Amino acid sequence: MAALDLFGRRWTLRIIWELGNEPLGFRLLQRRCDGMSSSVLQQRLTELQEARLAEVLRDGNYTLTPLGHDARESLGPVIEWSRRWAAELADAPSTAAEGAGDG
Amino acid sequence: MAALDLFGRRWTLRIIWELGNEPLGFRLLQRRCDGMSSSVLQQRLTELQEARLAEVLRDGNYTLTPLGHDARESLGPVIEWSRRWAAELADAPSTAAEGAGDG
DNA sequence: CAGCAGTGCTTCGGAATTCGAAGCACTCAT
DNA sequence: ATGAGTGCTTCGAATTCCGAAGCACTGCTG
Repeated sequence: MAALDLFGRRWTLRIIWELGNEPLGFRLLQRRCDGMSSSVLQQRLTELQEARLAEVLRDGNYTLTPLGHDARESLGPVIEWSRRWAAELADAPSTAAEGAGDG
Repeated sequence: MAALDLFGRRWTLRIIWELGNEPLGFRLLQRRCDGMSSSVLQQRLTELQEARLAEVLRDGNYTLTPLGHDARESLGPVIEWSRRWAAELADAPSTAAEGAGDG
């Protein structure tokens, strides 16, 4: 449950996802995350490091630890699901409440 | 990315997980989620229904839609990962212990 | 050395979200 | 009528998030 709590913080999932693609510097990572607040990014980065999911490279860039990459991969199915979800919403914008499609 | 944003709200992941186990009533679901705030639970339940992930049964209980169950299943790997993560943290509690020689 | 730009990180006031307790209308069993 | 439980709502306060500004440091240019 602690994991759901950790991931249930704004931007955490997104940061892990972005960092999983490639090591990123602070400011660049910030841009990748829709220009999220730097104060919160710093906060998340610290939490991620304490959780052993992220670490700082010699060159200063942020990256995922092996455990972090593991977490990122576990997010794969969630991303795949999100595509089906987006398709569902596009297919049935907001008319599910009325009438039974079956009959 | 919208999915990561939706899930990046406090309790959302937890609610989906708990609801995936079995249909639950409002108050019972609240207890399952560590007694989270009722106002926020109501908020999340509404969001989840709008996102077509949850719905209300004839008997009044809340449950996951097929799409919701799909999402719940996509969370499986994340849950499995969290176990490895917990094991890692238990194996290497903190960096502080390494340098702390005195005491 | 001086100027410009970019980086990681911090501070701070205001806005948004979450919390937590209380309460309302309703149902079921006594 | 009474006691207990349910879904849901309201509201003040605590916490988190936002967003802009700034600091110390580095690389490039002249």
